[in-house]
Amino acid sequence: MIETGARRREIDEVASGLFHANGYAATSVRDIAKALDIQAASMYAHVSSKEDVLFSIVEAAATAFERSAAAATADVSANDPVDRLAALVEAHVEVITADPERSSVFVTEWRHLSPGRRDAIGTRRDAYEARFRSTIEDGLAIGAFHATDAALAATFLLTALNGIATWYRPDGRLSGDRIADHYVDLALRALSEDHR
Amino acid sequence: MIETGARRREIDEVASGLFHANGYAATSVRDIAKALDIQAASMYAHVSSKEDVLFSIVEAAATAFERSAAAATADVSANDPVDRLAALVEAHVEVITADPERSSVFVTEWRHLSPGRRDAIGTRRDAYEARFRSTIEDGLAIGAFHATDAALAATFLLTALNGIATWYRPDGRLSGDRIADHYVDLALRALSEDHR
DNA sequence: CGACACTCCTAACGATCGTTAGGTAGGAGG
DNA sequence: CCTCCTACCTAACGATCGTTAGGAGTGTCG
Repeated sequence: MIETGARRREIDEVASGLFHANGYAATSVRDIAKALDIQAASMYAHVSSKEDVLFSIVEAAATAFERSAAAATADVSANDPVDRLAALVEAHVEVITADPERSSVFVTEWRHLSPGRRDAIGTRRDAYEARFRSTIEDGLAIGAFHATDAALAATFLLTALNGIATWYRPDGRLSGDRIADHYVDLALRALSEDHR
Repeated sequence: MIETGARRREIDEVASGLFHANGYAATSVRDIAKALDIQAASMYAHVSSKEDVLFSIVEAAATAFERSAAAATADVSANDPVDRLAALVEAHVEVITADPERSSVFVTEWRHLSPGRRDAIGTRRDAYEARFRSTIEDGLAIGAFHATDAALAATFLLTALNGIATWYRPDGRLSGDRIADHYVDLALRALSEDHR
């Protein structure tokens, strides 16, 4: 019985901001309620536990990353590993800059999920990371990428990308698009054999 | 009156492991005490608050990063920006892999410090990041690095490097040295004009 | 009009939090 | 032997935690 009403979405939105700013464990149900101008007990008309709120946020973020990556690589022009990696990087940056708070909660707070839910998200994270890794492996196979450890290179890239969620500010010096451009360039240069 | 006895150091060590595994806010003083086989109240014979323990860990980590970077760039051969960046990356990876728990607490939990201490650490972090940024700027000035946004490139690199603290395991597939080698390579390729 | 769903309230529950007070056992140094 | 110090103990403090129980107001739909 998952509630999807407007108030329920407001809870996720407000909680994302607080979890992002202070962390899940340091944010109380009363903090979230206060931001919504209601009593803590009233939260339980919409959610069944604090962890449910975290899961809902993390779930939505995971889905956003998956959908964005799938859409970016569905493009027929993304058959070339170099183009595909560029598309993956760009898609990842776009998801983060579109909702940095939700994204940073996804990246940093998922360990506070219950074991079952944590495992489920972990599996999806592994599959997502595998998109990057196998793209790098494909590039290595055709000689487009410089010989390296594909798994390590994927981790290098993804941690750099996820870091954006921790420092990005919508009113900052660089727009999401500019960051995406720069990060695509850095990623391709780090890996390509002749990307100049 | 900062205590520096053996027991005090044990507290930092045990607390680093717990803060790394569960986060500062989700770790209780009783958790730390239990890992030391003493009562929670007995902790206060050695520390004056839970936050003191966090600060002590973060402080030590900050000093380790600063010292390692200073030693790496003191080398006369590090006058070339490319060599200097390589030395900075290698030094950073070494500090992390030498004590990943302390490093990850430094990277992820410092926001739970009191405002004054947080600011002090923030200033030191900024200075440390400036080492990377100015090295990149120096490389740009002599044409050794591909034209890019130096501040953004430094952030890209540092977040990728700090990510190591979150996934590195001493008994993992790759040794700290191997990781350092790969990351130096990825960093120089990402930035250099002709690093092949 | 009546039923129902939605949203929020007050009050309170037991658990756990960081921390303090006050005391004791054991070893070191005079 | 006596004193001091270190390291630990039991007991408890007030605060805050996530959560439940039970009720009330409001709007919608038949």
